[in-house]
Amino acid sequence: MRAQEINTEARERVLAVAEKLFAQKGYAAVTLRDIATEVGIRHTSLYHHAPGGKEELFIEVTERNLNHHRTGLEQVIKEAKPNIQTQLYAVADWLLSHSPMDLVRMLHSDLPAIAPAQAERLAFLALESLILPVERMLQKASERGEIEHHDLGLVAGGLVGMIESLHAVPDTAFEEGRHGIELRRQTMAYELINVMFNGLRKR
Amino acid sequence: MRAQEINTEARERVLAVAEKLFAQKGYAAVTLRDIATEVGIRHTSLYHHAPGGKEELFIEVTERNLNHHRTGLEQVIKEAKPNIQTQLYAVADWLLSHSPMDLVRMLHSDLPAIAPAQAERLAFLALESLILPVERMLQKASERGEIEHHDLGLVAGGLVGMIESLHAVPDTAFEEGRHGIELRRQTMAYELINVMFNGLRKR
DNA sequence: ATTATCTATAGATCTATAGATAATGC
DNA sequence: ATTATCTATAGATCTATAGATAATGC
Repeated sequence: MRAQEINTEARERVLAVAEKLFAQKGYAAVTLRDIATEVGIRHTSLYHHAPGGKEELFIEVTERNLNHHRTGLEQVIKEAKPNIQTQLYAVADWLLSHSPMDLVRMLHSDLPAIAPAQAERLAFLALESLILPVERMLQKASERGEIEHHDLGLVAGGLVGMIESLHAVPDTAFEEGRHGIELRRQTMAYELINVMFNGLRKR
Repeated sequence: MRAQEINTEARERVLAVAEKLFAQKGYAAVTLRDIATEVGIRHTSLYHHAPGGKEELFIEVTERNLNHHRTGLEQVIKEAKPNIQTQLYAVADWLLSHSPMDLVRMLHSDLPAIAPAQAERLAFLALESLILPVERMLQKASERGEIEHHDLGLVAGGLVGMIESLHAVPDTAFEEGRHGIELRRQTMAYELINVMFNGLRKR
């Protein structure tokens, strides 16, 4: 078995840190030293776990991260009441409890820096993992007669983009510490979902 | 007069390229060489126009970019019919005709890499330039009785985030070339604004 | 004299490789 | 023997400085 295919605890620690840092800061802003320092090892030791170096490490953990989001979103949607508003709340909870998935940065900055074939694959996986689960959820809600007819892929993308943008809300806006921030973002997400659901227009 | 305070054509070309690249890719992903190559000079010549180096250059052009968005948004809002939907279309047109303003990337990746005092200033300027103009527009629409009462700062942030996320729509989704892409994004933005305005809910 | 470029160069940082060391498991 | 780390080191790239060169304007 080659090193690439092994999955040990030590390797898992490396991948977890790399996944978090690349998601938070992007490909160019994270150095192998950053990752190694947070893991608590020398940066040269990373090559034992990821012989392909930085690019391969980025691809592996980004793929992992996207798949994690896909299964996670599908799970929380399935477990929520079959009611579109409740399900949207569940999606918001999931997205806000993880590092922001910045699709704009990924497409304009991260992916152009790696091999084109891999970039294309990750771009496709990103849509499939973040947008499609929400789109299918909306599709079923539409079949249940809960929502109007629209381009649901577009609406799903807009909802996800809107919720993810809450990660940009500065921490200084609240004084309750980390837990309080997440709660506040959740409240904001719920309100935005309500506006999206009921409409901004006065009737 | 110091070099920093001069504003010549040659300097303007440097700033314009730096502004575009930093906005597109972020602080870490753009090297001084990238900027110089696109301008058509050697990278060492950049220090003539920006003696403070990369960090100062980033701060100057990001500030410029944000101010440009503030005045631009205020302008297109003012020139649009005093009708919230028309004004939102104008905001979408403006945002989609410029490089994406990725607030999540800016706050999580770009700003932590520069001096804290400057980072704080740019974070504040970003909200003031991208969100506040839209919030004030919504406020007036609320006074005209066009929209329901909500946290309008939140709604403004949600709308801007939703529209900006359209920059992540992959070019391969359309076959009409660059012009067609922008048209298509505009159509998508208008539809999302309509959904936001009328509500997703079936009545 | 001012402005805008260049070449030459220094020093720091980054990715990557080779090979040694130590601990664990058969 | 396998796994996980380390040290030493190479080479590339990046930011930055010093000083030369050339063109323009007074």
